[in-house]
Amino acid sequence: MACEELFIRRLRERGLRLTPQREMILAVLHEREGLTTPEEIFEQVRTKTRAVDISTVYRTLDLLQELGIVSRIDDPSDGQHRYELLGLHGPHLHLVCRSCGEVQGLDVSFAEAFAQRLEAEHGFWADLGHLNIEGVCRVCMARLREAGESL
Amino acid sequence: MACEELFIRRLRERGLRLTPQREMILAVLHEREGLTTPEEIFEQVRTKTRAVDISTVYRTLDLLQELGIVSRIDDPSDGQHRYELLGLHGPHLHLVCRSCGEVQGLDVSFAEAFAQRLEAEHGFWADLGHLNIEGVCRVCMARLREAGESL
DNA sequence: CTAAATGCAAATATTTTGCAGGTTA
DNA sequence: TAACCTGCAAAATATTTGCATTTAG
Repeated sequence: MACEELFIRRLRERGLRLTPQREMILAVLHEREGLTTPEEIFEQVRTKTRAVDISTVYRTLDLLQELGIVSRIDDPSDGQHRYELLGLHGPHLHLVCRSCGEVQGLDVSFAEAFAQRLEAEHGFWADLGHLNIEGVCRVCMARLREAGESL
Repeated sequence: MACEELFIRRLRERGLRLTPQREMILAVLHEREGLTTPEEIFEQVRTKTRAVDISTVYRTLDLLQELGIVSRIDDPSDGQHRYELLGLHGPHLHLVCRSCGEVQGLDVSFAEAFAQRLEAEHGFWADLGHLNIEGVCRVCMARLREAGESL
């Protein structure tokens, strides 16, 4: 598990420790593979052991984020915080459908040209790995269009 | 105040009412002109009258959003919800500096080409009026670069 | 052995809700 | 006057913190 080795290395660099709790939380993030809330992670870990507290989940997620192992995405529709492992697919931006809630990942390279214009014209360096774009997905778009036409 | 007239019209269309509380909350949004948290609005209104409750602020902001008069922006760094009057400048996207917290407005037209690519290649309609881009602003970028060089 | 990490419980912050009474159109 | 709106207080949610104890290295 390359991801865990990275985790251990980063921990060691800072004199921090690998605990069973941290291991399990990371494992759950692996299993889920997608966006996961702290609460979901907590419940999942709980199915395996009683020996984890929700506060440890929050503390570990903060840590993982600091170490650049996970990324936090704030869902604008329900206001929930979700975390996602960066290791597997690298950073990517998200297309969040306001209608069905689906989140679609997209490689950052897609927005690279746009980011370059932002930097050139506004001096702003955009962190595309945290970019969340709200809108309406293909499926819902079609559905809405149909509904509109049938009026 | 064109904005208030719009508000009244939209209210009437739905059989809703203009109350002093709603008027004051809208007025505060006007004064501020920028991104404002529910708490800030509440405090501001309180300086004028005792007769407003925080729950009314939340209810009114929800309403104003539904009527398309304000837009909610979720600040990713502090997790706070901020509201902003749409009427004055029309929808725009935001560049949020992770370092200093500054928020810079930008006309949606800047991202139009990008949005078109999203739609053409991924069938996703992006709501640019709610787009929040995290990153580092020009000023902080320069500061960070200097700091990096002086190491 | 000792600094770091955890569980627990309590605190904090934010937002929502039920309801009785007041107000707008 | 009738539906709407409000204040109040309490609840629900989400997250953080202090501290005594445990544990990884």
